[in-house]
Amino acid sequence: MPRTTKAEAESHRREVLAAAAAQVRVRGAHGMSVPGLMAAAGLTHGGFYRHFRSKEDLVAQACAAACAEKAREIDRALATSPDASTARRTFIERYLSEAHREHPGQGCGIAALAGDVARADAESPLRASYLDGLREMIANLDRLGERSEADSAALVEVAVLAGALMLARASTGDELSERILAAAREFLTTDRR
Amino acid sequence: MPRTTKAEAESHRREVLAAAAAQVRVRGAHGMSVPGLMAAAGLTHGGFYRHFRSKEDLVAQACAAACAEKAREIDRALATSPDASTARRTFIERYLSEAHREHPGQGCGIAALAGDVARADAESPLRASYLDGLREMIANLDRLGERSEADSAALVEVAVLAGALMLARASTGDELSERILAAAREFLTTDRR
DNA sequence: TGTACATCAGTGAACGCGCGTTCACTGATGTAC
DNA sequence: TGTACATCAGTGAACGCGCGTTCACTGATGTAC
Repeated sequence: MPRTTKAEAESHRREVLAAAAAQVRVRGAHGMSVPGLMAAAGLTHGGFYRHFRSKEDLVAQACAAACAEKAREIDRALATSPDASTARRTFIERYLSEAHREHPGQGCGIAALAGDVARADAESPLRASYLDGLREMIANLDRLGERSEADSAALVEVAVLAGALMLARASTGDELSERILAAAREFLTTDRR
Repeated sequence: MPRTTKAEAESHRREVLAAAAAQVRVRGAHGMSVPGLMAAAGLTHGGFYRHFRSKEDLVAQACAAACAEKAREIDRALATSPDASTARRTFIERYLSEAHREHPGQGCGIAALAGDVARADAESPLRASYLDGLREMIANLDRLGERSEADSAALVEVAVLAGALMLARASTGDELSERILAAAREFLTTDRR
């Protein structure tokens, strides 16, 4: 049944993008495939290029979508907590949880894609998307910590958060994985001032 | 010229492994290719399976080789420094340098391969190699910090080191990259006790 | 030490596979009148 | 509102490509006598 409604086509585009946002975090930029993503939306691969310029283009959009999801979560945490300090603790405990480690597809794009982005071309649209996402995450950590942007504490925090999560994922199945998460949680939630 | 000397064959094996240890860090486990690595040693691809059981096997060995390289560097730093504290500072400053960021092929395997390992099968030999390397790195950080293994400080340190390096690599070309490295350096080299 | 022969490191063609991308085609949608 | 027609979302075959792996083959090396 060719030529669907404009609204249906737009919905298909969103489905493919959502599938890509999950898959790119689980399998990586090279691990997700155009035929696979189209199939996930119930379509055949040929129509892909009506929606995206190229796979590279989709990967960049998927990275942006993944980061945007996370930012919305922080907004929600801030809105539902009595104060920023509580929101911060909740965020950190969720970020460094075994659940987050086990489910990269719904998790932090910064941690999931760091390796792929490090190997991407300097001009890759993925790099630009990722950089935006990283900046947003740092800005959100400053909000949670009630700090100004000039403070470099958020830079260390993001390194601990993403670093501990990535290392915990790489060592899943060994007790070391849980020890890394616990050590990072304790470090970040213990007031050192 | 088929059937070379046993010594030549062994030297070829080492060349391929060395090329793989560099390439796996630069391009990742999927980015490096059997024909490419054999060509790097001046050979054709067909002979690969006289030296390695499979590509997966080579990747695991390459990871182990990359981690062993790094461990030797720490031993050297400890041997040439007047005390552990100086060695620690030297190690951290090198680890979080722009030079290390620019040259993953000679750099830390833990940081370079975290993303690949996180996506590797639970039974993958790469995971086992990586876990050994990670444990060794943590043990070395304990030596540099003159701490016992029961201390969890090294777990936070390794997260900061690898996390900051990975994020700096993913943001290369932007000033944020240098700010992340600088913030992590300052954090790790400022005594907080 | 010399000879006969088995071993095996390295060659290069071939395999099946999945990939990203292109393209002629279909036919309902959307639009101009 | 009704009709004629252009648009274009989606199809599925096809493309060229590089991959990991296999295999029959070559001929110098290594070894048994």
